[in-house]
Amino acid sequence: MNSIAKTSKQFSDAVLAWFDEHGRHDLPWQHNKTPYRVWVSEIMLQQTQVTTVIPYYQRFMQRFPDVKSLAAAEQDEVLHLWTGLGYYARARNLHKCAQTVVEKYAGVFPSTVAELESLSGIGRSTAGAIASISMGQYAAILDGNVKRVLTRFHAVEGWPGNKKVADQLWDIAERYTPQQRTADYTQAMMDLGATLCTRSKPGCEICPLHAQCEAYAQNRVKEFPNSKPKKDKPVKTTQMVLVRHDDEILLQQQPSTGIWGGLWIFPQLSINDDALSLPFLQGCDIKAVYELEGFRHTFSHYHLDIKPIRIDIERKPNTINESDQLWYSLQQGANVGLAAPVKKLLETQL
DNA sequence: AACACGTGGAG
DNA sequence: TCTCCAAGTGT
Repeated sequence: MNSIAKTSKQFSDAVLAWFDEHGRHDLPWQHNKTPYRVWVSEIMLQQTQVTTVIPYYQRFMQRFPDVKSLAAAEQDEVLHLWTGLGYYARARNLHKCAQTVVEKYAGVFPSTVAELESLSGIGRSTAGAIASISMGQYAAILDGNVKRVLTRFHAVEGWPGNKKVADQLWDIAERYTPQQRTADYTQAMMDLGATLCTRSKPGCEICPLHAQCEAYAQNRVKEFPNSKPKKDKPVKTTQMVLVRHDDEILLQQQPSTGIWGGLWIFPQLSINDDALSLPFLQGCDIKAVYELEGFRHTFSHYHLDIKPIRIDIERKPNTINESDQLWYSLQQGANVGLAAPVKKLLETQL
């Protein structure tokens, strides 16, 4: 780390002064900053942009205004409200965490970072955000915004996903976090990273830190943070079978772990199987079969080439009544989580 | 430590 | 189209 850095007070004062003038103060979760509301926002915002989160947050808060209502909900309904947001383990952990808070903490979020961090889905940075923003405690965060600001300010080399780099950044983050106005400082760093110290087109000229920013001095701002080592994504294929009976489509629930855990998707076949060999279609009168247009769905770690096929049947097979299967009414919908490509096919192909 | 885990927007 | 990646956590 370079040694030209201001004292930590000078750093935080500059950030806070900028925040008072230019920070965001009207995001939905910036009003009525209770631990519950801040917690939900922080979970939704993990790896997800503000503009994406806002409508989800509004719907979620309307349906679940407090931790007790969330704890009492069916997981299907929680996942329903999460449909399209991705990283569904966040929703499952959120639900589990709510139940823990109700059962173990009488519905009141614990007030130490250590206790917060012990809850499902709350890691070090989210714990710090909840403790500082909603409780006014001294606690540091290290989210993507802070990583971007700090790697640039100190020209920190190495990918921040690397533990050694992250540890170094945590040290810096804790050093710069002030004892006073910690809540504002936390929000200020996120605002600075989100609106000024952005990945592309950073506003260095009007940044309150540029005079001491090492990356700026070296004209290397765009190099930081160093990018993740590149890796080729494998391509997987699947055939999704849209079994239609009148207004209803057959869905199956995914196992609780793994991709789309707990969500409902169409029955799948490996690409070369004979669709008509589906066991639950034995004895059904097949009215029509349509090959639908294939498309690629890309995850963070692999591509999935989806070949949808639609099979209309005369009457429902009576073999289908397992708890992990349901007939989805196109008219009425259902209070369950749907994987994005499933939702897309339901809306466009049926 | 490295990988699993989603999705949609930007360039 | 394709790549990169946006308020991370769990294993």
